[in-house]
Amino acid sequence: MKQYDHPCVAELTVTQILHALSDPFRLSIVRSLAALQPQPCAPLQGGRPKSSVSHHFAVLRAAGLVRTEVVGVTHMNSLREQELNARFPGLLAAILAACATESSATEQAATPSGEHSLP
Amino acid sequence: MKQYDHPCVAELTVTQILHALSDPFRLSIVRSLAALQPQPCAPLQGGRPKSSVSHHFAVLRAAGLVRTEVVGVTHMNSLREQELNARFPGLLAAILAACATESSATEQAATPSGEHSLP
DNA sequence: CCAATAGTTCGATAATAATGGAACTATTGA
DNA sequence: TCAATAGTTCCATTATTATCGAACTATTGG
Repeated sequence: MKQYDHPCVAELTVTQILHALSDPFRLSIVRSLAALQPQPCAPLQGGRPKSSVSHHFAVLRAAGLVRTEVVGVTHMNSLREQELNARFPGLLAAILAACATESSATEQAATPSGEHSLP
Repeated sequence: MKQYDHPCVAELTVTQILHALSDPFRLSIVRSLAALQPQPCAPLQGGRPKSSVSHHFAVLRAAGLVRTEVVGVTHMNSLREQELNARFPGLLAAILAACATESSATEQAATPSGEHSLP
């Protein structure tokens, strides 16, 4: 039963976290996890090859954002919200809120009238 | 009198902002500006060649974080705090707070007993 | 035990970004 | 007008990241 290394909270750095979240795909993973937790990797692939997805998850783990637990044949991912919040209060929340702001603005631009945009 | 292009707030993206701040040098520039505003580039160079500094300022401007005004022979930089906050409330503040947390933790590690660490 | 599933690791290639020297621009003070 | 100052722009080089196929690992169900 292989498990993963997760850095402890004291080791996390702001730049590493910001870098991890500065990639649109990784940010979308984190957003999905914030909405539904835990989740395996598969539903978050978005058409990418598995090796690429695996790489991005590794970056997120190294930054301390995501914890991956091996559960049977799937790897369950969750955000390290409490820990992150203990170390950098409000940081993750502010970033997620900013994403929400941004995407609702885009929706408005793309949906001028009464359409609704949930896919 | 040459001036700079600054993207308008509506154009700013979260990933661009996070990427801009994921570089330690750029983050230190932003931190300095948050403490003292406006400032020319020169005092923030930190021993780097001017072309490099100029590049990093361009990234910060493109991300919408910094505004540069030409004032005589110097270029005065300031944070676009209000605008940024209007677009992504609390984002910049949370990131700056996280930096403060991080650096105070490092100070504690480096200063075990009663020393004080202001240089 | 075998096949299927879910993901990782490796290795090569391509894309992005950082670095720094040299030449250039704009502004001011002498 | 000339020299000095403060940055920028251009360019080449290097370093970091991302991408993706192929081979590999661990776990489970049959």
